[in-house]
Amino acid sequence: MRKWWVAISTIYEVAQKAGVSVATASRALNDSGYVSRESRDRVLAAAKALDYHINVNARSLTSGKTYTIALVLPDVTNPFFPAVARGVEDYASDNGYCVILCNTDGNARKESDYVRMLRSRKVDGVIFAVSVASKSRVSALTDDGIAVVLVDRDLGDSCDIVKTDNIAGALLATNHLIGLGHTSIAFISGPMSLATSQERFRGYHDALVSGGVSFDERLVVEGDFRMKSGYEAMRDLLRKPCQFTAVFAANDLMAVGAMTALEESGFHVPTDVAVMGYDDIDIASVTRPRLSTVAQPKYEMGWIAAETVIRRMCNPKASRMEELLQPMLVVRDSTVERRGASV
Amino acid sequence: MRKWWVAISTIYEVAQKAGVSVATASRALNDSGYVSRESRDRVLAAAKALDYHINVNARSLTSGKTYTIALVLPDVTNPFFPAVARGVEDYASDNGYCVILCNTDGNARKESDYVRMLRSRKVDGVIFAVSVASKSRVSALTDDGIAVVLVDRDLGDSCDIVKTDNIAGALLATNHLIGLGHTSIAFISGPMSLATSQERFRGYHDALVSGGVSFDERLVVEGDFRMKSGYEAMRDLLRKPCQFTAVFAANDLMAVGAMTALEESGFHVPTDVAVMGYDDIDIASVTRPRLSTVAQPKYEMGWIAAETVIRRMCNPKASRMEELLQPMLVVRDSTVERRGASV
DNA sequence: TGGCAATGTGTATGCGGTTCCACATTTATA
DNA sequence: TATAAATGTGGAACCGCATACACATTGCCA
Repeated sequence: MRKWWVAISTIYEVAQKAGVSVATASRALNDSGYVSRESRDRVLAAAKALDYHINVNARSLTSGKTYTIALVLPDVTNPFFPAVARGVEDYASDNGYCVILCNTDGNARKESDYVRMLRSRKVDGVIFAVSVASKSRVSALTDDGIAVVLVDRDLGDSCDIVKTDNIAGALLATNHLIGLGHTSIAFISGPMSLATSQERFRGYHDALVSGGVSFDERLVVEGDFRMKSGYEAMRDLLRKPCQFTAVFAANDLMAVGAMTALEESGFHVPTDVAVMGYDDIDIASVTRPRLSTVAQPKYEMGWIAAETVIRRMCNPKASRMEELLQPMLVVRDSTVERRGASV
Repeated sequence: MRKWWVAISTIYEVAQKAGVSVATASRALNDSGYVSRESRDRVLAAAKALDYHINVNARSLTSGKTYTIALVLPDVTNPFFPAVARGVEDYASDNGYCVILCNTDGNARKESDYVRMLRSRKVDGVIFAVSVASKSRVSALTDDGIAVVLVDRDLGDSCDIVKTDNIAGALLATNHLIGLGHTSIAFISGPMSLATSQERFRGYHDALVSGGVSFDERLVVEGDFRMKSGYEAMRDLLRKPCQFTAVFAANDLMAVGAMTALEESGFHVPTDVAVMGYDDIDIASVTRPRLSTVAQPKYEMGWIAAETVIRRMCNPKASRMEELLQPMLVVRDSTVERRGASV
């Protein structure tokens, strides 16, 4: 039902004003099929005069395309995601798509609700930063012919994915620490249920053994990627009898939390203990000391994810695409050569 | 054109499987009008069996509602916005709406492009963090019967708005500094073309005069709300012959930039010069010293903006709504009592 | 000059729903 | 028991657009 208090014009009115049929108007507007120069001009003029804007919902009905993609992530408020979102949005809007934002809080229930909603909205694709293992939700989408690409968080080989090489990143970080002379390196991991976390741990572990540094299980504690958990993880570490001169946190937020805990306990970063983060979020460059970290190309991840999902729509039968981006070591002030005794 | 390789069921198929007409199926599915208990059950069962999901685009065609709102802002990557985006999304999704994200970069051209796009998509409402004076764009939307509410950035009395009291906030900040004994307080403003910036300047200015502190024009320099501009503004300030013991930056990003410049020039924050920010973004609590600032209720702004825009849709003729939230002083480590001589 | 391809245009149909309305049944009321 | 009201149901129109198809008209070539 049209809103009676406003006058939005339809293609019928445009056609009428231009003195042609809707078919011709449609062709002129879409620049498709045969239209005489004269007709086209008159339709375009009429459209402009009436301030005509197509109703894309109506178009979607016939075309089957909505030119909409969804970005489903745990929380935009997590400083890792805005850049990803921006990358997605930039590529999408450049290509005529718009993006729907969905925050799941890593909550399976919310994820399911969004999946249902996105199916009803007939979005063309979804970029999914899954937080819980949710193959069934992904396949609900793909079964409807919706293109899905995962960002950052892997989920087996079920669908396209763009991520950075977490193992390589953790290797980079750990080797940096080893290169600095550290031989007791603690690790604050993310939730071990996430492939991302497992891979970073793997990189940490492998760097240790290949660097001839012994791995001490007591030196790894699990966090949840939030600042507070980094803080608490460090308090745990400090309470243990074992010693370390460096700590590698699986993300920057936890690294900052760890730095705070260290400071509160009277330790000096980086001389007493070096700390290394992961992600290179904005915060990393303004802490004191400035945080050494490994940068993920966040914007590019989003951008490429959007590119991938759009490519997938055009070619549903293509083989699985996997884009593995390379992380980059960013050395700042929170990591220096080992000096003092272990703490 | 249906995608031939997938089987998405329609209400016709549901009706057929349930052995009723589409009209009845529709009523059963929407719980509207008269439907016998038996029919309803059979329709619901058929829907479930077929994994039926309504096509909301088709529904929009008749109902004229898309249950979609757009959030148009300069850049999600600006740490101020993710929280408001989250607020918007939370309220919206709780009420059955989904939100489209648009980044304009404060670029009039992009704004116009998005406005056109949103008109074509027939969104029900848009939440607009305008960056350039763009009354014409706003009225293009409202003329189409689209509800518009401004967040943060004002634009005269053209439409609904939710913002925080910038004058009050700047008063809070400046009075805090004055209360600490500072009598030469520099000000790094935002772009003076924005009402937001003007208001914060106004609060700064008014606090000065009412606090019996003389206002020195040379002590205010204009930035662009980015960190780098805060850095450069401070360099400017340092180069001038005038002296100051405190600086109030119109947002946290610029405050951090200013702190960096100060530090580089050998000044100690807060003892040599106190620095005060605005916004209370995440970064503010992890700088060293931790930044004193005035907090805006960002999440609430988004949440209330969504509430307001939805209310407006239901009641297009209601009188203008203006929601003025109160900012809050957050004192951390970057501001202390004046001690040394002016710099 | 005939015939065929290239152009241009309009009618009608369908996309997937909702809803008005006409038509049955029941049920309640006088 | 006659009648009115409540309850169920389906046919068909319509939302705004795209497009298949039929039907002109024109241009070109043999």
